[in-house]
Amino acid sequence: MKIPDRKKEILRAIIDRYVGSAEPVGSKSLSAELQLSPATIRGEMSELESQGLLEQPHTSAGRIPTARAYRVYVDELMRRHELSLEETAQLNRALRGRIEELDSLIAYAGRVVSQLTNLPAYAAAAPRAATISRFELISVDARGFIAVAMRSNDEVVSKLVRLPNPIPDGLLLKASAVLNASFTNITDERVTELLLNSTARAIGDTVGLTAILAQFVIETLTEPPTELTVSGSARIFDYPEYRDADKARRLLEYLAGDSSPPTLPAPDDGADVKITIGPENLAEELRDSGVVVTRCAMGDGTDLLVGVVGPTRMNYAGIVTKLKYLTSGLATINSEQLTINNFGTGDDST
Amino acid sequence: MKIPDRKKEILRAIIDRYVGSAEPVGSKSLSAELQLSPATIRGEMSELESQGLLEQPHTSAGRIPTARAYRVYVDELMRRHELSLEETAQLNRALRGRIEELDSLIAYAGRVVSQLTNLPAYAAAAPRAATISRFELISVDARGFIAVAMRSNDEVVSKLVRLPNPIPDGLLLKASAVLNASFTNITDERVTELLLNSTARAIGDTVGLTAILAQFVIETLTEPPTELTVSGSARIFDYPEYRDADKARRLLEYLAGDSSPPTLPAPDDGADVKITIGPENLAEELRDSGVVVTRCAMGDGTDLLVGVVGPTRMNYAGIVTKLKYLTSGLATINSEQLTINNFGTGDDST
DNA sequence: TTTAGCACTCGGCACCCGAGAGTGCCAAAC
DNA sequence: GTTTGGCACTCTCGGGTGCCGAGTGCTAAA
Repeated sequence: MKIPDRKKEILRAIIDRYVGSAEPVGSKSLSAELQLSPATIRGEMSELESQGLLEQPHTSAGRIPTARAYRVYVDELMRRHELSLEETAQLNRALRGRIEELDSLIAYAGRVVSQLTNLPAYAAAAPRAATISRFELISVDARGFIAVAMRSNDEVVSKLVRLPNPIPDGLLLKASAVLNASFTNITDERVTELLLNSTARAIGDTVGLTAILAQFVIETLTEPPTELTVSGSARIFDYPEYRDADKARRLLEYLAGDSSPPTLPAPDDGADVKITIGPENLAEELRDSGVVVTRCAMGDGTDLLVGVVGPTRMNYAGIVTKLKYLTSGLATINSEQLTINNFGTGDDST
Repeated sequence: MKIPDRKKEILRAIIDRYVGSAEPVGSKSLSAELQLSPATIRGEMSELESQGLLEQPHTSAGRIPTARAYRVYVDELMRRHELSLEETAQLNRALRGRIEELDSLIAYAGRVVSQLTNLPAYAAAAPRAATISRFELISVDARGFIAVAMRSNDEVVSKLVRLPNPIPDGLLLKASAVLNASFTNITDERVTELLLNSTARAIGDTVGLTAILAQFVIETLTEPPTELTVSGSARIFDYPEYRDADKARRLLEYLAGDSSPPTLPAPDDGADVKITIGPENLAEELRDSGVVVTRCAMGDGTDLLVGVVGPTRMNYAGIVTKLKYLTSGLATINSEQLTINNFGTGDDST
């Protein structure tokens, strides 16, 4: 669809105004800004309406943009948004805040973004494929030992194991040798029944050690379902479109994920920002909301996803800018941290 | 305050009814149930009102109970609530669900309780005082090692550490010996500057190992701030008192803890259920809500807190019964699990 | 002491009406 | 041909009015 320049200007003006006010915008209020008489603008508006880009809540109200209009806006009309000095300062302050480990970084990024955009935000670590690079079994007492595994991404996982029967002398040592020989640097698909059986034989297992170690290996290799944190969901109350308790409820329930974890959009590999508007969203509950989400590579091979959810009329330009600034800052800080002080990045104690 | 029996009956009837309907109850609607004429009931009501137990939203509306009335109700009038067959079945089903580790158990308990009571629920592990019973330092490469500590409650904490400079031969061995000698079985208050200095000397630290190990010890001893999970907060929309978007917002924001973590009531040691009603709540945000919370001893010395938040007119009797049933069930299951299969209780990998 | 009756009060709801904002269309102006 | 001013029309929103019903307080009778 080719849209003449003047129509574009008008559409952009309507969207910019509606994003701020959430109220239908009429022709008269635009005439000053666009240097056109209301009548002219009305004419263009009614054409935009027949193209499905504007709609009227009722006769004799102004026009509001449709979801399609936002799509056009995001793809073609959006002006690059400049961060104000204050906003940059706020972002820098947030970035300088201590970031200690991945878990809390996820939640932290979500909180910062939510606060910055005044919208509900979600953050998650994208799944990562790790292998185990090192095993260690530490004897604790006759029946107990600590299993420690170091992941290829430098995370450490450990677990206390107690068996019903005493562990024969030397078994732990042998098991640890076999684990390091057979189970390091492989992905989880390669941990097969066959491998497990041969391991059991190699160890000479008489106390049921193999089954437990196998579980440990598999748990360690298969990342726990990507944890998702949602921050600031109460901020939707700032937007009149969620004044209706039912609408607010539906979105909040969805984000809280009490029944089923919410499936939120994520940028395709490569794309750095993904915007889905209204009906473009897969989830029924997001069909009248907009989502902006970005992906940010962390040093250790993990990707961080951060996004916001809000009314379709949200300030896409501003949000995109803020998200980009934040993720680029995070990436920088993260790489610095990796270089200068590695202590803490492998932490898994919380 | 001594209340005659008939007044008690009337108060109870009013509360029971109001809990269900959330609408002011009038004298006429009670006359059948209480075998008294409306006029009589009116007389009693007006006395209850002057005692501060009832109030009228406006002249010519029925009466509603005050927060004080709920206090009286909970302390003296509440009848033991019987769980329906269906409810017991639901609870048993929930309890039989797999409970794998403490972290997820906390969230799980919250979800179950929220679903069962149809109210927002919160769950947390009560702080525990642990000491470290065992240290192990595992060399990884020239500059890196894994620090492993086992807590007195059988949890294992581990961390990968990388130093800027290579670690001299034998230093790890020595450090581990000193740690085991000086830092096991002591509480965090006893980790003093003095102790740290003498440790540094004992190890002969030339690569800044001591500072990092000290940090590790302190982190391990001082439990991370008790994690709090809130489930089903969107359920407050089921209650007309939170229809007002502002009220809902205030409570939701508080529970989400985006600004500051919510301080929620917890039973005193010993008491198994604590109920705080309206103004009894310390938090400003809960002043027009009620909270019922219970404490449940887990096998490993930890306590689990589970509670619900709702309108002051909530069904205290039913909720108390459900909470008690659930916690007793949890305690049982937990102890079984500890006896039969210890694998996983020491997990700290998530 | 309880009950029936009665007058009174007040919130909620339906209804109406006028003001205001915005549109669509048409004819005149550029 | 495009733009503009004018005008009639439509529709929402807010305030005002009047009725209805629920519930009370009081009083006098049982």
